[in-house]
Amino acid sequence: MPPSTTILWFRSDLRLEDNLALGAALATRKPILPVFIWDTEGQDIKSTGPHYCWWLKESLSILSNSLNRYGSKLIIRQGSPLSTLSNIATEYDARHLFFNRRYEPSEIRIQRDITDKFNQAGIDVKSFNSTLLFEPHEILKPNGEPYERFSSFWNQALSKINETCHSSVKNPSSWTNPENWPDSFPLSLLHPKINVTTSEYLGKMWAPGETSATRSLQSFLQGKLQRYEVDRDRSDLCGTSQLSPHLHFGEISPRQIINGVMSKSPIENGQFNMLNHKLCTELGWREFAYHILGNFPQTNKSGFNRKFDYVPWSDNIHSLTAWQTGQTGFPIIDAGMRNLASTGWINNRMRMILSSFLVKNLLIPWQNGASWFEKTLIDADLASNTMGWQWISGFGTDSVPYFRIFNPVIQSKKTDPYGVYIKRWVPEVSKLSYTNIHEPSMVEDGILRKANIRIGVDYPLPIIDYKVSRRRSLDAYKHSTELYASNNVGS
DNA sequence: TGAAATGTTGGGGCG
DNA sequence: ACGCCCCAACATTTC
Repeated sequence: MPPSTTILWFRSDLRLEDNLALGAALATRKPILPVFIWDTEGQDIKSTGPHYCWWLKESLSILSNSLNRYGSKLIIRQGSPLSTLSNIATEYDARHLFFNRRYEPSEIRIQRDITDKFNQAGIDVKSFNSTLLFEPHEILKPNGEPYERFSSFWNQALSKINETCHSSVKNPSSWTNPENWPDSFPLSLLHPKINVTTSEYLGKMWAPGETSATRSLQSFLQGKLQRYEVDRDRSDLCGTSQLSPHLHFGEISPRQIINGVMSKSPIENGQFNMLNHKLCTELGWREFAYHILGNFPQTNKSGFNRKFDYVPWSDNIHSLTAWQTGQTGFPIIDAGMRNLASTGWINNRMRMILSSFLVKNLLIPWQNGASWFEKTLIDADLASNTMGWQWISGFGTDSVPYFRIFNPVIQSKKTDPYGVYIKRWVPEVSKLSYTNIHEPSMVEDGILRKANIRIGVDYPLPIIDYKVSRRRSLDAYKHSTELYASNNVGS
């Protein structure tokens, strides 16, 4: 009779270090079956794009290699998690199922179903938090309600951060393996979506995997961390950590990042306390996004703030297409959209500029932009992506006022003062000087001729008049506020 | 984690 | 010398 086993279900936690579910699985001293399931019915698969799939495949193969070093294996399956795990549990006499929790509404349902079914079958199910500093229900106002403002949320969270950040589980030392292994899908035979050939940029730009994530963190801490606060808004300098894809796949935990930042000298970094460093604040926004999604799951679709439900949105499909393909005639917008399409990643500043342009200037609903980002971003967390779009469009809990509209030309000059970033992604205008490159349509004919650019032929005319679109947006939003107010009198 | 419009101030040119 | 106008430069308000 073969010994009973412990199933370790890997999800968006593709790492061995600081992985609480793994630690607990090892502690059972039973043979461990590490499983990853390509959920063919899940939200994750439906809404994600080729960049995401490329990274996932790389990361799975790296995780698989790491497990091999312990004589273990990553069992890869596709199908529904419930039936897949049930089958393995029955066949291999599993007594425990351990995993790290996820917080998307669809994943919560899946977790609940699995836990119920397994408990009924007398199998011990334990889940852990290895993805967040604080789970959505952990940070609440004194009256027990969730926070709706970032600053008060994060202040409260920071006061408890020592409790959550002290424990970092080290790499496993001993490992028990089964005598026989369940079948595993070779990655190359998995769902076709994961095996499509994608952009040439991905392999050059990214190195997925836990080791690479840790290395990226270390080199960021030694280099760009100090200038992060100023350089993170510069698209030409790559001043950000670029850790978001690693975080998204759980190759590194926020705990590890916070601990890394805390290990640096506050004085050298111009801080009194490294927790005030902007990088920590950005992790705070990630936490806040999960806090809001967890406590108000419906905001994923409809927005928290309903004041702008009456905005008369544009249904101009051409402007949406122009935005998606980087053909708007605004170089910084086109550069960002093309960069996103090619590499699956752009910095936060570019995300704000691009989304403000879509929602405020093109007057297209934020959901359209959010689903495009979800498909193209390599790092798209449902929570953070939704929060970003709601923040910029005014639908969020703690978002910008409706009249705050980014001017793409001014933003362009700030984020890319020398036009380096634009030249890289919009070669059509690369012969323009850094003073002219931000707004080609305003450049004198003679200069355009010398630079070999026929506006409207070689590079598109701006698809909207910025000033007009700004006015239109202000009127539309204001109109909606008034309608909302009059519809809600006395209710 | 805006930008534009409007208001105020102060220095210099000029009659 | 003086007041007036012009207009940067900066500050405040408004969207």
